[in-house]
Amino acid sequence: MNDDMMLNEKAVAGGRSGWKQDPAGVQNNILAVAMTEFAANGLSGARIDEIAAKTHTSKRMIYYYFGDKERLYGRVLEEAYRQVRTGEEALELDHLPPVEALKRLAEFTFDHHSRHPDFIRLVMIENIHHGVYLEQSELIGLLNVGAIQKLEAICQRGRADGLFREDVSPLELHWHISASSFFNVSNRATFSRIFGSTLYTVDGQRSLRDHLVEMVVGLALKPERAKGRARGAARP
Amino acid sequence: MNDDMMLNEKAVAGGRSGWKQDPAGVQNNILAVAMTEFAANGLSGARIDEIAAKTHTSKRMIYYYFGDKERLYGRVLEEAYRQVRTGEEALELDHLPPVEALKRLAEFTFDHHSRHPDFIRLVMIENIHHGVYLEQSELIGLLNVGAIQKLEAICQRGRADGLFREDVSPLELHWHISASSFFNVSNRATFSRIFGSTLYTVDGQRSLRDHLVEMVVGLALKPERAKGRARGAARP
Amino acid sequence: MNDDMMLNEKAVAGGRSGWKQDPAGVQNNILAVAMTEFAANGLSGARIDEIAAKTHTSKRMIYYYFGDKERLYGRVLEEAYRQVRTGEEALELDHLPPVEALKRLAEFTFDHHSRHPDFIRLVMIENIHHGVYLEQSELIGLLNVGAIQKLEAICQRGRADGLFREDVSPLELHWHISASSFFNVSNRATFSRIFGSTLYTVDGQRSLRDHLVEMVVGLALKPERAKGRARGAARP
Amino acid sequence: MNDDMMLNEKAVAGGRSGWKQDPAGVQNNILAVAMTEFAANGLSGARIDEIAAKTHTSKRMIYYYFGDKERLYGRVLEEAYRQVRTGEEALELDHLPPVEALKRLAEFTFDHHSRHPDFIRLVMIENIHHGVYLEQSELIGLLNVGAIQKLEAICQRGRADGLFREDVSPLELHWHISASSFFNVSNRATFSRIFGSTLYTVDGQRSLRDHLVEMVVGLALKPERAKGRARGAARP
DNA sequence: TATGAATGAGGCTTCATTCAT
DNA sequence: AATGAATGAAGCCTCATTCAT
Repeated sequence: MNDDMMLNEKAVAGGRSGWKQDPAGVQNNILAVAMTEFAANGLSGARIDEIAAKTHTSKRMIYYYFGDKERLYGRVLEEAYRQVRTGEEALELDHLPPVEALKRLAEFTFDHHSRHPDFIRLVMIENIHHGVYLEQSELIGLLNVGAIQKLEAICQRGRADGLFREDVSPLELHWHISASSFFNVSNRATFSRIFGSTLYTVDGQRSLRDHLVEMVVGLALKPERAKGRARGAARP
Repeated sequence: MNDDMMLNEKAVAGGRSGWKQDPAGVQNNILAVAMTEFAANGLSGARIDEIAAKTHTSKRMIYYYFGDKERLYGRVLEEAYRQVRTGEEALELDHLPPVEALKRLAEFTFDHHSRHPDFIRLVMIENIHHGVYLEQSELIGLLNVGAIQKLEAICQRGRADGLFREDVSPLELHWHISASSFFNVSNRATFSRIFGSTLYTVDGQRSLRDHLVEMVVGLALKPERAKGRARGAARP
Repeated sequence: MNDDMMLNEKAVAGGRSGWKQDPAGVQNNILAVAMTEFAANGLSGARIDEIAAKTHTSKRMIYYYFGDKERLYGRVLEEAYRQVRTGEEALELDHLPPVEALKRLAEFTFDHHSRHPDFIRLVMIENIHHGVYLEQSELIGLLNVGAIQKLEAICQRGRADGLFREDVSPLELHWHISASSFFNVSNRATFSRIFGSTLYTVDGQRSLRDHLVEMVVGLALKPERAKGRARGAARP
Repeated sequence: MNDDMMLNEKAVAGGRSGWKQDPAGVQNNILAVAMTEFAANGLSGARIDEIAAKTHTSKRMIYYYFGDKERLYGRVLEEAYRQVRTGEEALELDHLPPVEALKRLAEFTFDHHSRHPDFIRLVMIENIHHGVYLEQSELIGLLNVGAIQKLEAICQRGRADGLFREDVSPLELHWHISASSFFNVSNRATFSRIFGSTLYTVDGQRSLRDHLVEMVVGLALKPERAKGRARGAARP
């Protein structure tokens, strides 16, 4: 998918040749395993022993490189944000007209979250912890400065064209897109157990995504521009 | 808010006279304390000793009445659903025209979730656990059968009036309303740390809620009915 | 089988009519259940809660009637000895010639033990506890005075007839008969898991019993009387 | 007696210098202590705290090396079988004529059991548990394949010489020898409390053993060979 | 005579972490 | 850079027993 992923694939799988004397490889291996474990079990639920066992190295190395469990978790959280944000960078929207760009961004976000459930779970876990580990990270602050820039550029163009409302901020649009995209992954277990899994079939997911796009575009556009839009021929 | 809350308040606060030989009181007291602890720390993060210490009874009674930590957590989850679902029942929408009723329901849901952060946290935690404890509960299944009925009634009336689209199901409307209402609470920590807290001010929250209502009504209505609607005079 | 058994059957099964106000019935019921539990799990392995749950009455009554776990165990041990010793009384050997009487007694003992595995298990458990509870019981002392009398009578007659050796005591004969009869039940689990269960089939058991009889008679008889005896036409 | 014993002696007593970083020593020390405790108190009666206290290491190490109480018990059982079976190997019977060899084996077994009361108690305890832990052990299966080979060899020679009966299997002979030898230790407490301890004096034990030998030889031999045999000049 | 509620002590086990080499 | 051995603290849970009615 991207080189981060490849790095982790390699780190998890391990090469035939020796792992010894490869500090970066050992650390990446630990991070990849720890990410899976923390995502699966949470901070208090994850076990250092379990992580170590699934690693190509020993428990001692975890402490050697990361200090303690909480700092390992912090590094995993950073790495997760880094992978996901990196995956977003490839998206190129400048050549599209604002409405199409917005649609494209919303769709991509919905799909991108769907493809990264472990990241979603880590963010859920971090929210359970009131975001204190995220706050301690300088890296995540840096990573996220660019997270909303695409949307700001789209809005700027949309407003310049007289199409977009002035009273709906890029931040709020981002919030609405994120809310649905995140909830779609984060609450799948409880929602589907209570209401069945029709919304989590291929058709159900497409419907949710299309309607999300429709709503977001409807929200961004000025009212007189909105009638009849965003329906029907939305996708080529 | 409702009598469950009052009951728990009493249970937490403790009565004037003897607590002995009051099984229901003891159980409610344990449940109330455990709900706070599980919501704050998760299933593995919560400590039975901590729960017991904040109780008016002893650790031993937790096991006497609830068996073990997981079953206590399961009962807490049930109780949380029960309280929230009970709090929804009071909402009376039948006298309102469909569009107003839908707006009212969306607003209420947004606010209701906002008022029950511990419930939201418990649902987050339960999703981390893949919903296995929710599945084991028969009570939650019963509680949720009515969770979507109000919306179905609204849609039925809206469609009968020729106002609502046929291709947007009540379940999907529920999903969209839930997604925003839930995310608003669940991801407040990470979102505000990354993007600032403007959306979590009073004005920011009102804006999010109003736009949610606008989007949901826009999604529900047929296109020809939608132009210019759901904006402006939405709230008295 | 005998009235003790019938009593216990009744005690375990419980009648349709009320158990209240029947102290003896309640106590017998407790004893019967406790015997099963102690035999199955040992003194430390048995659970008062478990015993109470399988009873027609409550845990409180166990303490009311028996004081504590150890005294209940003591009473169970007594009851077990009483039932088994009572079951032996019916055996009538005086009309048989000494050798036949001895054979009859050995056979009976082998079969009787086989029919009372719970008694065997309780004696095993008591031996694990170095017999301290048995020692505390006055009743068991009384019960066992008659346990060897039949054998003493047989030996007396056998010696008077000039058939039996003088240097093999009735007590030692009893010991040898008991050893095989007891071991047959007590070590069935380990023996059959190690060496297979051929000796625990119907044929295997008959063979063991017949050979036991043969050995015991061979031991009791004077050498010159023994040749060719105890083989072949042993049983009519 | 054998090096296992010596090893354990050393393990129990502790060496002069450092115990740290001696995994095998730590494990043997734990096993030796645990064997004593389990033999004395049974599986549920033994206390991990008590075992740990009598060890040169800590409770934590018990779990480090053995996992939990049941697996420790399983390992103790294996070790007990191993020690006893190892102690039997030294017995050399091939140079003796069959009858003498059989006598020698029976005597040895009687004495060997008598010298290993803890092994007997562990087997009793295991039978109380229906042999489930023995079944889980692969080692014990291996150890016991050779347990009966000496006897089979003797019988083969005895039959080849025309001395031994064909219808008494080596397995059954083993059973009879084991029954008496085992019962002699396992039921000493109850038997001596009920019938006095005359059979557990030095003379009593010799008598039991001699008579056991007599009976077993009598059982193995063909009738026409048996007259007057196995009495009198049996032992030099 | 009877019962459900309550309990203190102690049991087994697990955890993140550090030590010795 | 790396490892298996070791550990103290604390976690969850169970037990026989007693209390209040």
